[in-house]
Amino acid sequence: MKFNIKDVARKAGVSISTVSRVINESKIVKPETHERVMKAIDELGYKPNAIARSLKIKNTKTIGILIPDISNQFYPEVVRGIEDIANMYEYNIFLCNTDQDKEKEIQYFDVMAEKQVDGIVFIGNSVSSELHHKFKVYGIPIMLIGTNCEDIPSVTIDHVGASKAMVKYLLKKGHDRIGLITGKKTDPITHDARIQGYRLALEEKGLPFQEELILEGGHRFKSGYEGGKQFLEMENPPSAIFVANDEMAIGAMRAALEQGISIPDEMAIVGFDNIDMAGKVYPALTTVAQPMYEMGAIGMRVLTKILNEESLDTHNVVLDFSLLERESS
Amino acid sequence: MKFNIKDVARKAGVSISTVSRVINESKIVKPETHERVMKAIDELGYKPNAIARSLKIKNTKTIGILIPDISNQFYPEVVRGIEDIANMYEYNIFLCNTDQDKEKEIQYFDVMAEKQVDGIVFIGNSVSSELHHKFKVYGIPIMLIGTNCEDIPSVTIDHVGASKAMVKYLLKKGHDRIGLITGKKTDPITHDARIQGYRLALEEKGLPFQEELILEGGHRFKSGYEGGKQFLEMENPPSAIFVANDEMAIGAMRAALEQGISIPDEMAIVGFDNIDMAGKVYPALTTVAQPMYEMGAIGMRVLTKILNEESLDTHNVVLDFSLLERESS
DNA sequence: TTGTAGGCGTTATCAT
DNA sequence: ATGATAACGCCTACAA
Repeated sequence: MKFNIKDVARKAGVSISTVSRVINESKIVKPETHERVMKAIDELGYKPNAIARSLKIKNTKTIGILIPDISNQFYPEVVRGIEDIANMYEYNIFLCNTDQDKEKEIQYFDVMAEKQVDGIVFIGNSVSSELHHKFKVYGIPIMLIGTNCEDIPSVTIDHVGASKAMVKYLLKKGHDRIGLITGKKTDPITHDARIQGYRLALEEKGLPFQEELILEGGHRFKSGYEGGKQFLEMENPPSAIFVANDEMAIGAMRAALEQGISIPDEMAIVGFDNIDMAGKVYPALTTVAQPMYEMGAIGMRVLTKILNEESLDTHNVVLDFSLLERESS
Repeated sequence: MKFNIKDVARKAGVSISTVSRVINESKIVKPETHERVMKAIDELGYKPNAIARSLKIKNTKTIGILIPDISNQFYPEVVRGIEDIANMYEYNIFLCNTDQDKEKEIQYFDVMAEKQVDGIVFIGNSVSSELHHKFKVYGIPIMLIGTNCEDIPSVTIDHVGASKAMVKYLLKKGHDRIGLITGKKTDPITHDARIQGYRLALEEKGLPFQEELILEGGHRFKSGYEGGKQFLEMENPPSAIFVANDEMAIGAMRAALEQGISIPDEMAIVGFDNIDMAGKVYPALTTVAQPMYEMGAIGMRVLTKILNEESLDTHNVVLDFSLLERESS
């Protein structure tokens, strides 16, 4: 049922080298021999064994993606971007869900290395020092998406700037008491960067930074819902809430809606990311759009350049974010 | 920088077979030799080459997933299910987005075959005859998720039954004029099966089937929105709309909400699938839950059994759906 | 318990 | 233009 190059050679009455040549489209094979070989290939239904090939030529046309959780709304879009470009360059992708767990990250990295992937795309909010060490010690090209880390190539957006822009927008809308629901405090992006941007915008306007207006959330709907409720229960609630990601923002929206509070008239709520859902809820969510598909696509594109040893303009590309004003503010 | 088994052998002063034995945990190696070898492995930072290994032992501990589109809300959850189980059995997964395009399906299938995957999980609403032919001709184990096709192992739900159950539920709620927005008419699941279930429920109650209450949608938000609008504009609109999937249902909800129609009081809207978003929109969507994670997980589990040549109870497992009554009905 | 050697299916170098 | 043949890095009889 399964044939190899030898079988084809025998059937076509040529040597395996010749078969190899026609498979790899070397020009130096006589048209009629070429035809004979092709015929044998068809008749046998022969498919070259990519594993054997990889062993010999030392690349696998395969890249590994380390991602926190594909079932988290944010990531499928970037994976799609990666896959589209990868496919264009004839790479296949190994998908690995790390759950942001250091152990799993390391473990998957090792497996990917053993499976001889040509490159790795790492997505996550920070790279642990142990992982960073592995990155350096193995020669395998890495691309970071969503974070940066010293000298490793990356594609990101300016998170502090984006956060600041959103708060400035809210300020301009006349809100001067703005609540902020952050991500977990261990997260440099959805916690640190959001707060920093928030603080910067306030400072620029000469407004005080008030601890009571900052709530730590998780990253999921439920914690947004709870954060929203908590704000609503304050004696002097903010007139606008900036939530560190869309999923939580939608949770916060529900908290308001359930209490019959109208959005945006009585309370403005804005998010971050622009996940697919953000534009589909009612009222549609005002948010900062991260170009997720592009981050994946461009990240992969840069990686192919590295793999081909083409020269790069920058190793760290920073993409533009955009502020999407919709109905919730 | 990169060492092989030979380097380790030399460093440890043993033969490569011995090194191989310690890597593969054969019991028959003397503890002190074992230790010497381990030390050499550590010092060199040696990692076995899985490609070479695969070539020899003829399996790759790798499976391919052919899926329509990872950025479509329905799929990430099932992929996660697959990956979790795959990981448990030490398989890695190749992710391939087919966009339900026959060409791409074939093309990816070929690549997966060449890369010697141990098995394939196919997700999609139908398998083309050409693909089916390939499935049969190559010896590689296939698992279908979401459809079935003759003798190929599969995991599905009873779509007709589920559709019927939903319509019966609506009927019992007192709706006797129920609109239906289907998927594309080429789709056996979101079109044919939904209609059939709908028809069955009506028949059971002795109600007439009215063409004007059936609208063909795409699968996306926008077509749900348009379908919803179309129903709303009828002189005698239905009092409930059953939409073939959640994303479209949420679109239909928006159409109603925009016109100030209250859900469910003036119009009930229900969906199908129970994507993540369904429970988070406001009002939360009543829907038929497909156990997406389980479909992936169980599908992968069955596949591992096939790969291990364990005996199977059934090749075609049918999972239970459940009717989730929330706020939109 | 350990070592030798052949082979997995290719590609690539060297002859012819 | 084509054919032998030696790798690629590993596993596994079989031998010692």
